[in-house]
Amino acid sequence: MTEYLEQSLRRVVSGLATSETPLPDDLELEFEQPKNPEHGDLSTNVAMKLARVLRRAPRAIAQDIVDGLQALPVDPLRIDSIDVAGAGFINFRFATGFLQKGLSGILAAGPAFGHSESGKGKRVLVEYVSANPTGPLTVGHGRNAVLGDTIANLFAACGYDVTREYYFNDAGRQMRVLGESVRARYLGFVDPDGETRLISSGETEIEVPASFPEDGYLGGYIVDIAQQLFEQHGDALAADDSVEPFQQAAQTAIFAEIDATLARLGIRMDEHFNERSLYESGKVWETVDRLREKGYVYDADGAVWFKTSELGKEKDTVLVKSTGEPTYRLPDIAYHVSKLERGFDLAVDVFGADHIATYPDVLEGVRILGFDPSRIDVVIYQFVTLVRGGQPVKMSTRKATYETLDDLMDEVGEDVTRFFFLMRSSNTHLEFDLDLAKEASEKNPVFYLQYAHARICAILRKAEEVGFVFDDTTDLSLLNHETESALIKVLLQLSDVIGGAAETREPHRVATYLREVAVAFNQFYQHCRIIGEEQGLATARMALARATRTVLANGLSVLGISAPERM
RNA sequence: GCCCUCGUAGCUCAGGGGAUAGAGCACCGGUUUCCUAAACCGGGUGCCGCAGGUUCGAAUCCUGCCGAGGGCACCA
Repeated sequence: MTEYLEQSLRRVVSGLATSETPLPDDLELEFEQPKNPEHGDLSTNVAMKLARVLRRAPRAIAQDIVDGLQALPVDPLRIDSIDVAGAGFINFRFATGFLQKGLSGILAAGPAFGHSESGKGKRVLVEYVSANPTGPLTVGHGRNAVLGDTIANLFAACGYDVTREYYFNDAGRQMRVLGESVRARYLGFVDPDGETRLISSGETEIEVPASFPEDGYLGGYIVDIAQQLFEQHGDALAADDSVEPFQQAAQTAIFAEIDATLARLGIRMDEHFNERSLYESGKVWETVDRLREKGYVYDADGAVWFKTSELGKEKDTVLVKSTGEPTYRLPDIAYHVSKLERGFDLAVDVFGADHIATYPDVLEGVRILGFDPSRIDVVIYQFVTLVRGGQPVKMSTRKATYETLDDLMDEVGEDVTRFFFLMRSSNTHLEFDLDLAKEASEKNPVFYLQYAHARICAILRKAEEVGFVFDDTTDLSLLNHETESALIKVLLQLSDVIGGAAETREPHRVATYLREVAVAFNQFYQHCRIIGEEQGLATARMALARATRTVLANGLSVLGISAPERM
């Protein structure tokens, strides 16, 4: 609709230009949905924008435009009325025929309704989760995972070829400490009377074997892994000093657990990219050499430095430590170059706010190496606070108070978990109210959406029971109740909402929109009966209910939330 | 000190140049012989953090200040 109006409007507006008052070349014709329904279905502010250029009163310009549009004329099957209002707005009201056509379009498209081809032929890589396998996923990882997964869904709905990638590093210090922690625990099983010591963990102290690393991992899962190794191998692993088998076992076990946690959320990654491969392929050192060729790298104090001070930062940044070991920035640059070299048109990263400082360096590196940094986009999300009884829940990584994503899902369920992570803009701090989340009632926004869907399914079941006949000759023009046309108008916005959410990487727009759909449906449901009305009207309303179910189901599907048929 | 994000109703948050600033929760009241009442309807005196600026028009953009969170390592 907006495309059609834009064409007509552009023709009329270009006729307003005179030699003394030419129109700006970059004049954008904007349409918006007025907040107040009395102002019509679409509105444009061109007349006000042109007032300065044309040196005329906005309302007079608006009137000329309206006259021009009506002289064209504008398709009466799509547009019912065009008015000048307020300071110079031009308001359009849709013809009912347009709404009926849109409604049949929803039913015809079915599960594909709301999807588009706008990203067809483009490949996008969405990198998310990317937690190193050192322990179970936390609530913070949960927001990352759900956000990234839904952004990937949004791209897929827009026709992009999407790859979901998990980046990890099993070669660093973290993983070595993990292996050492497991080994120490294992030795504790081999020699239960061996020496121990106490490590303080928050307010408590935990007893660990003497060989346990100072900054080792204290979680109970480490003990489980060690115990399993002991049961399988006895003391056979104790002879060797190598931590390798312990690290391997831990990594395998933890990855299995992470995959299981993600699977509960309906998340399946396409690729796992190991940072180590960037070393094995020589990409890391190649990146240093290429940056050096470009003149952005120098040696000092035994380390290799990146001249970030020439790129708007206060200080230069170390790429390779004097020990010869790279800092994480270097493989990060190599990794992002690899994303673009693999042929992705767009690479989206999902990062917690604590990583906010790292990516400008990566973008600069990528740019210097000759790639367009606008092909990399970073979504930053702020931290999550769990709230119970009005009090924040302490989430210590060391103390096992309330930290894992699995615990959260056990308490509130998978659908609620996903929805709560998605219902707020990612760049605001998220307050996760456990009391509200657990409440299986009207207060819980997830249930409100799911209930609307289930309710429609109930109507359709009932219709079948009473032997309702769906005939093909549905006369949608019978849908002229206020709540009916309001509902249709909302339903027709799904494509725009999904497209906009994909473009801005803002899944919460879909969540906000689905509530509007459910509200509009409930209002319709309240005023209009379906079963029991005369056949023609009942069939038309049934069509409207089915279209609503389609929109709710498709929207929830993008969010990765189930659309139950009964509740 | 510097950088990023945020500051909107009692609480949690939408809205991010446009017409009278919205929703949920909480609180008060009402609606069911009828397809799911997990619903619907009614009830709001908000310096849109503060002060300037840009604009025909600012909650929205710019600058400064105040407040909250996060980041500023040869840690990841």
